Amino acid sequence: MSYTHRYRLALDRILELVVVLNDDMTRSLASYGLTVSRTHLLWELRQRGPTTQKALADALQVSPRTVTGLIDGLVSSGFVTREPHPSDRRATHVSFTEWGVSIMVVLERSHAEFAQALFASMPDTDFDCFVVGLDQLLGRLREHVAASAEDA
Amino acid sequence: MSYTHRYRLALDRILELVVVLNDDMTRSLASYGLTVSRTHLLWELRQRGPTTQKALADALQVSPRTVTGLIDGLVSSGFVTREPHPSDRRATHVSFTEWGVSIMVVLERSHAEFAQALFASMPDTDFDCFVVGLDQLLGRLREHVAASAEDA
DNA sequence: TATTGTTATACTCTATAACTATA
DNA sequence: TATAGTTATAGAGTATAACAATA
Repeated sequence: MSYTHRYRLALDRILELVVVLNDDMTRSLASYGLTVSRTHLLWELRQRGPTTQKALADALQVSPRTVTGLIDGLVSSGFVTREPHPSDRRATHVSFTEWGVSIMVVLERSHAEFAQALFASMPDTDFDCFVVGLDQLLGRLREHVAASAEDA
Repeated sequence: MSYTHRYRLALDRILELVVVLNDDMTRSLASYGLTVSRTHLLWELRQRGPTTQKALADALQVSPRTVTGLIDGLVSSGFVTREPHPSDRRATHVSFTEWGVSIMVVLERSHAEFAQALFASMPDTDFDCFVVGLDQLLGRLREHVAASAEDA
């Protein structure tokens, strides 16, 4: 079998991985009352600490309007709060509730356990080599995205 | 650095791959007037040949109502047609238009070129080893999904 | 009675544009 | 004049439930 053909099969398997991984995350997060998009926002908030909606919109590369919707949902479900920004009265200060922090801790733990479940049974040499390939792949993909962005 | 830690980093990189790949596909398909979901449907239709909406709903693991919406879009944009089913008057026969087929040919070619761009620069031994890891990963992931499904 | 696909309704994510309050 | 966030509006994907036509 030619490498050209094997490249295509490998890409197909990666796309399958994307689908299965996405479904699994969606289902698993739903059990916490979360969606993938809202969890991305929580993740950013976790990295930065309390911040403005504008900063979150930039970080997630999404419109300010979209952040309004995501935060609306997260406030209703009790993960975060909106408070007046201490120094800029136009802006909103978004912070975790105690409940929100406790869920993030659970998610981080379950993330680590998931990684363990996926890789722990893999022989070390296979894992090392897989990571090398993965890094190369991400590099090529970024080049590809950059090249397509130039065309547009 | 512990393997436990390295597993987490590898998972993070895979999740990053998922995001970048999804964005790239979304952007690239948009230039053909397609979305990811509609393209999944076209892909299934390509594998099976003309078929019913029910069959497509089962294949995509999505509700019949969702297929109605996807086909509505694909009919408006001229990729497929709805015709009476030859033997079952309840059902709809979904087929490609000529235009739809011609776009599928272009997409298949661009898919193969994409695979080439991602992998061709990788040394053969790295590629082979990456594929081994990828297969193991998909296997573990499927086990994980099956196990979570049992809980629910 | 069961199946196919639709209408009705609702929720989420996404966007742009117009607007308010503030800087 | 520029910025932060909202309301208004719209399109896409998803779901369930009720219903029509047909099997």
